[in-house]
Amino acid sequence: MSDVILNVDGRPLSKRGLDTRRRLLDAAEKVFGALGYHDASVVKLAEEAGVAAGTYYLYFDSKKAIFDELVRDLNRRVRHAMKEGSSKGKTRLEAELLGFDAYFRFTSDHPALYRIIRQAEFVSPEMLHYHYDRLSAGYVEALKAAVESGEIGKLDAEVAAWALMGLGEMVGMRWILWGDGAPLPGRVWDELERLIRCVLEATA
Amino acid sequence: MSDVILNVDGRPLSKRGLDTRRRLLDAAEKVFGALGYHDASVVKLAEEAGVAAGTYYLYFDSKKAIFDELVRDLNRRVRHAMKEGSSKGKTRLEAELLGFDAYFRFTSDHPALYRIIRQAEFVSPEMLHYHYDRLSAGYVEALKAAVESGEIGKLDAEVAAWALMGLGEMVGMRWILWGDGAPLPGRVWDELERLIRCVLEATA
DNA sequence: CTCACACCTGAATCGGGTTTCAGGTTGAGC
DNA sequence: GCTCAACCTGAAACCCGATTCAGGTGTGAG
Repeated sequence: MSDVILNVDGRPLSKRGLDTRRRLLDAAEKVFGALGYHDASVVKLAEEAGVAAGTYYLYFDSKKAIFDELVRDLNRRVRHAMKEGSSKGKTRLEAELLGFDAYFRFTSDHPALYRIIRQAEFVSPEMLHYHYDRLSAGYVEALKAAVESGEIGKLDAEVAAWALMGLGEMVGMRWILWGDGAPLPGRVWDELERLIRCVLEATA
Repeated sequence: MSDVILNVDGRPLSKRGLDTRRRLLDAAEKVFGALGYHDASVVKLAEEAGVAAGTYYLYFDSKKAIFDELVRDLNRRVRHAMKEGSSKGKTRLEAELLGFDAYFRFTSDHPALYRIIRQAEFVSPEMLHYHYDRLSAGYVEALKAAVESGEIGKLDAEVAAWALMGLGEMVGMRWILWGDGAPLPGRVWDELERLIRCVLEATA
């Protein structure tokens, strides 16, 4: 989990180096999110992080490298936020709703996540896969456990997980990303609750 | 619907011109789908269409112009395929399932649609919006009609439409796009059917 | 205080892409 | 079989960005 972080030559980073690396990652979230991968030059990333272009290559050995690292970073953080949120639920349904809530909150704070994942299609297909696989894995596990404990009806956990993921992504895009910065409108949340409830109330 | 198609100078195209334009659009689907917008140079598009680079600019006034036109083209075709499919259903549920089936079939035949829409995020945000808005509009209309006629329970048609769209998109990506070319596995289709059924069986 | 190592600089190299343009080709109608 | 509008050609002008490198700067351990 907390491996030592190395620079491109394989040397461990000092506190100063770690700080610069972090600034580059934050700059990448901001610049990739605003301009997209292709219009975001390494010079712009470096500028945003307050360093010269050459410095960038002390930390990442290509433009793509920071993109990949950024996906890993955001993926870790969104999963953490969702787990944190859903863990407070007493029932599976409650947990699911809290997970969605955390997801929307994260989306609102980090709209770049969407935009970056979209671009991964061509910039870094393996990271696109990585992102969705890791996100769905948590879902599948939780759903399977709930099915086995008998808390919810029999369902295909894998399919249901991907379906819920798609549902959340689309609703998040429509009402958070394309919204005016306000939280999810009440009527949207109500319908969402109904949908999630009926997905979990399998009986067949 | 069937407006006369003009070249960049505003002159109507002859049969020969229309053919070249169509070849360029088909080339764009193939090349943008395979390489992505940024790695697909105008020269490569032209080559694939069997014309010289200069010819391209007789039909589209920039690289982005053909991208936008391609989104419109694919959007029109996928909606047509879905409408065609769902129109054969006797009930709303049947229609919905047939619509999904048509959508998956289209995705299988035109995987480029996904990849192109993904890139639209930065290449052409307005076309991203256009695509999802048009796709959801058909859904909303059909759902509203079914609610009003009392065929299905009360639900928020707009939210349900976007949710279903997200669901289909994610399942399509996971099992069609990332699949081995086979149609949707039976167990996936079964769970999908259950999900769609319960979304439509609103009672609250 | 000073040495050594980690860190930083930014101009130059190198490759590649969009778009233009001056001129050649095709074919439908007469 | 001629004519002219519609089409097509492809090399070159022009612009931009990833990556490198030769040489400076900050700082903490002794």
